[in-house]
Amino acid sequence: MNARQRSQAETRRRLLEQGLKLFASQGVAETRTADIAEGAGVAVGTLYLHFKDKQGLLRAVLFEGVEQLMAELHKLAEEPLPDIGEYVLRHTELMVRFAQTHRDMCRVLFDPEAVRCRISTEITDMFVLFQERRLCGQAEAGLLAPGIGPKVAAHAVVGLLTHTLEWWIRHPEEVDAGTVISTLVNLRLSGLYAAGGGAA
Amino acid sequence: MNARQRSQAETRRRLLEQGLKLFASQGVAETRTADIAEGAGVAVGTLYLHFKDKQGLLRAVLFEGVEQLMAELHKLAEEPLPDIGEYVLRHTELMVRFAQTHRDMCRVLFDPEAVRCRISTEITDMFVLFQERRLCGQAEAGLLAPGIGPKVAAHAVVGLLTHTLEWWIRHPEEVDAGTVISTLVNLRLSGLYAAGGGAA
Amino acid sequence: MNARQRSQAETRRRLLEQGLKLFASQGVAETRTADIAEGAGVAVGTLYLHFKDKQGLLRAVLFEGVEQLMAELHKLAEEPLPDIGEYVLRHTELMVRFAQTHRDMCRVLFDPEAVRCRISTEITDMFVLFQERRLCGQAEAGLLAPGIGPKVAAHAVVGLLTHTLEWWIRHPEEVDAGTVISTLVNLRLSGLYAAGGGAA
Amino acid sequence: MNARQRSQAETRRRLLEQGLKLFASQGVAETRTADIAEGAGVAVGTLYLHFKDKQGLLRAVLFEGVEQLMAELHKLAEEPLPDIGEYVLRHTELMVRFAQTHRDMCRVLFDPEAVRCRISTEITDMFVLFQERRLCGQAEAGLLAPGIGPKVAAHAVVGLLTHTLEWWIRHPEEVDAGTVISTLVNLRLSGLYAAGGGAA
DNA sequence: GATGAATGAGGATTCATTCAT
DNA sequence: GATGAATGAATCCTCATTCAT
Repeated sequence: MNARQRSQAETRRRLLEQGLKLFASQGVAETRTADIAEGAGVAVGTLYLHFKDKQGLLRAVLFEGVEQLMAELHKLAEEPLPDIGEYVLRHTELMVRFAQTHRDMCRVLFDPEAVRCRISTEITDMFVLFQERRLCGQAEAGLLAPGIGPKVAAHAVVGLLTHTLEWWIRHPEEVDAGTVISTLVNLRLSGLYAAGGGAA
Repeated sequence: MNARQRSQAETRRRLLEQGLKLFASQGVAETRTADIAEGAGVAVGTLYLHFKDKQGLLRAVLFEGVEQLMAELHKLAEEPLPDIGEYVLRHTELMVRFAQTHRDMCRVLFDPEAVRCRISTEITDMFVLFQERRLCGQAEAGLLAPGIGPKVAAHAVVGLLTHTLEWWIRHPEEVDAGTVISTLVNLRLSGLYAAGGGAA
Repeated sequence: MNARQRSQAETRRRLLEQGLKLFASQGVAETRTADIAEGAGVAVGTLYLHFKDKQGLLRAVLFEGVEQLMAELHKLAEEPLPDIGEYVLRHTELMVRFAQTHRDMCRVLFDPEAVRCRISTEITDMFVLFQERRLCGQAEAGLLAPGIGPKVAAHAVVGLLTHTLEWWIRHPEEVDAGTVISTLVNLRLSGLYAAGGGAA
Repeated sequence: MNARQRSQAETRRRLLEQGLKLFASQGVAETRTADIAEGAGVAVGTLYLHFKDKQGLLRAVLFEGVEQLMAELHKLAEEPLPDIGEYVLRHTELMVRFAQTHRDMCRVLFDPEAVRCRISTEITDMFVLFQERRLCGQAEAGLLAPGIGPKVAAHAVVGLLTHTLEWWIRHPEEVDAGTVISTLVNLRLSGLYAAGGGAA
């Protein structure tokens, strides 16, 4: 029993692993379920024993991958921090480091197929919801600048992070992680411009 | 001759119009070329006299639609403005108003199929390039805050705009245009937080 | 135009012809759409231009084949005949001759696949309805024997005809057409037994 | 040992029971072997310890069900009866009552899948053979009406019974058992029409 | 005996594009 | 110029059956 279960879990793991690898390297639509199964050393049918269908595998690859990131985000949110600046820094670092160490995952997350079947959206919506909650809290505490709507801001923050990271993982040679982080942190904290906001 | 040319231009216009309408309402992948042709009152073959292929039609729909926006952006860029704040405000307004009045176009721009065949990317890259040029100029003029990399910032700005607008055109009831604009402008100019950047 | 339409009709005819031939010889489920198309000298896609799907072709093969029989049945029904015996004779002959000259059609009609997708039932139901109408008329005219329910009788008559013919077209050597006809006619008119009904 | 055998027989019984239930309610082709096993409270593999394959289970369900009917038919055949009419009445009643009390069994008997793998045919052929023997005997005794071929008649009788019952078990509300019986009996004994056979 | 994870062949269908009329 | 019938490659998924445990 236990041996059987262990072997089953191992099979599942290998399918997820191959799925991630092939989805990232060839694109989701271009990856055949048969190739994933072959790469995992099992028959096609086995894939369908572990996942409802190709999309089910894609979901599992992404959700189980992002799970860890979400856990860290929640941990960070509960940590007592001296100020907002510190939090924004840590949050941005977390996202950038994750993208850096999970490049395949990010490629798959932004794959047109993941977009098409709304999985990308579901995941970015998780980030948005997360931001929105925090920003609403800050709004109530009077910490947000006047003119900032928390809902819009949540989308804007997620957009600036994801769009930048999507570009950066495809062109990592263009700029180093430090610049990415400092630019995003500064933008979030004090905008792009010198002299405290919208200089002449 | 002239009449023939006029009728031809009219046919092309009807194909673009139907393409936009159907692409936006059903999605690009779900729209059959035959349906577009039928909606435009011509045979399928005729569509291929005006456009290389389905993707060609999609490109035309998007590029010709965005052309006007790009023209306005360039005009704005050349206008003498009192300060950066004024520019950012006008720029953001331009984008938001465009999304508001061209909802179908935006839907198509963010359609998975447009993503898949890199047309979305091409267009957002135009926005990025545009931002990048301006930000590099500002960087040289010492106007950017320390820690801001112009390249990264360009992507971040485009990401925050597009991601927010993509959400907003699908959920226009959630927040009004004024809030969208003021949030995005403030974020770009001075970040999200009160008290001049990254308060306690 | 006209030539185009003629060629299209010809294509459709060849598909129906091949469909009937292959369905009858190999069975419906065992026949590949690709084989039908090939046999008709066209590409697979062309089959789907003329018929919704494989089942659509099967329906067309059967319904268009049975159409002629139904027409003859209706003609017979409107003909003035001296007595019921004459009608039953002519009706039975019609069915038996049809089975004899359209053996392929009958094979397909009783194919498990035609059963599965209810096409067989639809067609036998046409026969049943036809019988039912006639028998109800005869019932009102007091022509039916006491104890005969027209609805039940309609099903019984169709059952005895179809089941017998289904067997006979598969084993034509077992008995000649004359015996089939005389047996079925006598059964319908006066039952199986000598001496006017249920002798000792 | 005895206990083990009993438990094994019990398992087999539960598999047959579930098979009948699911085959009848969802159709044979739509029923998964895994569901039957689950319903019987055993693993899939166990099903294959009791039956060669799915078709083997289907055969067992049908043959074991029809066994009792066949036994009763044989008993009836050996009973001394005053006349043919009495026999036809008793025979028809037997069939109708069986259909009435074994509706599930009949549904499965006429299931396309049972048709496809010739099990239906095998069983109706048993009925036909049974009829044929009796009718041949009656033919030799000069009891059949002139023009009646015993072989054809056997098929006709089975056809009229099965087709009528197949319809009736699906539409039991349309007509009561008495009408079904009297119609079938009268048809077999003296045809459908009043005035002793083929009136004007 | 019982289990249940693994197997893997097999085929209908779509739809952008073409080119003879 | 316009037409629209014909093309045909390409792939996901099912599920009865097995056999190592």
